Amino acid sequence: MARKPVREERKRQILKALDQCLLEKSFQNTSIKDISRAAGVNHGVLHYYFANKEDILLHYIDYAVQDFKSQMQDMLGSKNMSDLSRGEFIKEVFGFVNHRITLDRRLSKIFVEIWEIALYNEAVRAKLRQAYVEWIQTLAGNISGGSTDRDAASVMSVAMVAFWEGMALFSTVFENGEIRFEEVLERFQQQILEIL
Amino acid sequence: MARKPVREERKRQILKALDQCLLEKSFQNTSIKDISRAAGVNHGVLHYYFANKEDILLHYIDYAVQDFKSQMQDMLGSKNMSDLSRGEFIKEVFGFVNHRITLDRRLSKIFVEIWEIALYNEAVRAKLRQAYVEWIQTLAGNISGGSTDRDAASVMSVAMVAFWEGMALFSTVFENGEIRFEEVLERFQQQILEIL
Amino acid sequence: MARKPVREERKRQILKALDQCLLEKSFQNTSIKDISRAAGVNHGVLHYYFANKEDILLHYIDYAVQDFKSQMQDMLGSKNMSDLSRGEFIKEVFGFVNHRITLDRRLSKIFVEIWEIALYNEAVRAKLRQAYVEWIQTLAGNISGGSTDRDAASVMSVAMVAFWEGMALFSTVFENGEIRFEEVLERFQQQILEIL
Amino acid sequence: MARKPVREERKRQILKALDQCLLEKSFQNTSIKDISRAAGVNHGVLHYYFANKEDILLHYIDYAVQDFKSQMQDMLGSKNMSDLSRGEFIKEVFGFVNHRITLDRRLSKIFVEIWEIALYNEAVRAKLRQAYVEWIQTLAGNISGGSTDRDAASVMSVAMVAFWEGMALFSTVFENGEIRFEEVLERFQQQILEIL
DNA sequence: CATGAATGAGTTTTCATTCAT
DNA sequence: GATGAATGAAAACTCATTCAT
Repeated sequence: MARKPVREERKRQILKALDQCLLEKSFQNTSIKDISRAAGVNHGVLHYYFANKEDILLHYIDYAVQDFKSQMQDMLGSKNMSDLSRGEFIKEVFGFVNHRITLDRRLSKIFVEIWEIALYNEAVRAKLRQAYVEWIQTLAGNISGGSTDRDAASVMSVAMVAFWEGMALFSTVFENGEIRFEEVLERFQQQILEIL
Repeated sequence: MARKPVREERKRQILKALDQCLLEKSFQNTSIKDISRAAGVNHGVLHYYFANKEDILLHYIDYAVQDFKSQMQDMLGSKNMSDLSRGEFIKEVFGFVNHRITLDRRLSKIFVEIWEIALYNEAVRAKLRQAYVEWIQTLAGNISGGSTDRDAASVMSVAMVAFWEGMALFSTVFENGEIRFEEVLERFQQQILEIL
Repeated sequence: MARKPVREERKRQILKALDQCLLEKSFQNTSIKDISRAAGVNHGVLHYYFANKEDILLHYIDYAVQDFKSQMQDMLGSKNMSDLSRGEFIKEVFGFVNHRITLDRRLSKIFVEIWEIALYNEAVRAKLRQAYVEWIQTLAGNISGGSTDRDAASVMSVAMVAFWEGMALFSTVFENGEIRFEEVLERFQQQILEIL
Repeated sequence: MARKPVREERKRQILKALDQCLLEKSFQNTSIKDISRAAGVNHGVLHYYFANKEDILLHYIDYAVQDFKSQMQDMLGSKNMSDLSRGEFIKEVFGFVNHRITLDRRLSKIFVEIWEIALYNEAVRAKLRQAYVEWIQTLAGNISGGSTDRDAASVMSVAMVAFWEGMALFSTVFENGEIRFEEVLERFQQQILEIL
């Protein structure tokens, strides 16, 4: 069960290189050679490990989504979390999403890029759909409880994720001075807390 | 003596053709020849009327934004609006945005496309920023009044537009069955109305 | 015999415009629209007065050569010239050629441009050949006399023109500091005078 | 293990192909496809080995200048040269330049082409300047000695090269019958020898 | 496995020229 | 005569992909 570390390692190296590249250019404008240069490998290698450019993208999305999920798991699973009251727990979640996700311009950029590709690419769209469904359900599971029934929690979660995505969108275009991100996020958070 | 509009007419024709094309392919993947084919003109014409491909895009964004604004103006300016109570007025605005904007997949698609281009193109980013600032301010102007002070209205407007954008994003990826768009929008609307 | 002044005037205006353009770009890189812009006329006009782009060039060469000849005639025909001794006369010619022709970077540039076109264009080559034959013969006629027989004068003239052309070539590439143009021309001049 | 030269070999092959092409068309009129056709390679190859068309030209100039220099070195370095008296040495140099350089129409053509490009291209101009400075200095070094001081030799060299270039220019336009090249070169040579 | 040479389809852009008004 | 809209051929360049070594 030696899990061919070389193979997986190389792939990861390439996906990380693409991640780097996306900070500068769109996926379309990023050439295979750009990625290989960033990865420090010969461009032929990319064709050896991946079927074609789209295949790289598809694996990259898995990688990015997985990264996102891990971060989320780490946060949700952190020891002290279990000791919190529901209100405090939700505050923690908000705090994390607000600052580590929504306002992380780098992450937002990459997700907008993926959203756009999904517009015209069914395979990408499927992956994105799956990721958001999971994210919304996880959230619903975490906020429901007590008075909040499952159905309301679900609707709520969709709204929350939509709002966060919208704010993430804004973060890629506006400077901090133009939109008072913190305030808006704060206000929204309070509102949600009151509802729950 | 009325032969002046040729130029403007042709430009419009080309921008409309691009609009068509964007339903099928990303701007990048839409070639000048694709656009010219859709417009039913020789490809040289596109270079006659526009400096280059980016210039077409920039004009297209103006066109799309203008179209959006016009729709909004029409709605806000409609006679019966002035007779409505504030609550009813806001309901009208919501209804319009929800169904004519947020859930208009075609429109959402185009805006996601523009958002993505803005990620790596300062000129496009500037146009987008400007459009959203105006849209947010218009909204703030319309919802403030009575107990709601200007500042709160501004924060509120940002949140609303962010939410709508997020929902628009979802509309490009999810089918109606997967996300209960109507319900979420409805719920959000009620919440806003309570706050105001 | 009203010599259609409009027609000739327009043509001249266009040729002057080309002259202007050649300071910035090669003939090849100068588009018909560039010329028309410089001439302040619609580009269609150029096709009305000239058969095609090459035709403009051919007429331009005549114009440039004619201009050169006129300058030369003016100089040679100037009153006081006839009163000079042969040595002084030749000095005058040298002075004129040195400063008004050879070291006139603008003129040199245009002639190098024409020389190059002549390389691959028989019609242009013919015009250039004709112009230089005339220029050499005129020179030979002016320096022969006394001890110098016609044959030697002819050989001499070729050498002189070749030298001047070479220096003109240099003037388009070197700055004054790099090559002591004045000194070289002076030295050559003395040598010629001694021979004659 | 000796497979390195592929790259250099290909580049040389391409530069030779350009050399061929320049006999028929100007550099501007020579398309990348023309060159690749002449080289017997796919046009993509040219973009693989050179950054762009100008890059090909710049390398071509180096190649042409180097070729010229090698010929000169070979001639100057030929064994028997060292045994010659200064007068005979200079005669040899003249003979070589006259027939192998100045009257080599192919070479002249190419240099006129380069001169013209230099008119509007600073990078090319720089290369040309450098080549001529070296050529003039080499010449000055070779003709100075004895009574001729360095300064006079320098001025002389400029004059000689200018003359040769002028004659080369003529060789591209005139047929042998029209200009008695041999005689003119001969006459000039004698004159120079007398001066030195 | 790795390398880099090679391919060729496809893209944007330029521009002389034509022609209807 | 003058205008500017339109055409279409041709150019430089990019790049994913293939493949021999």
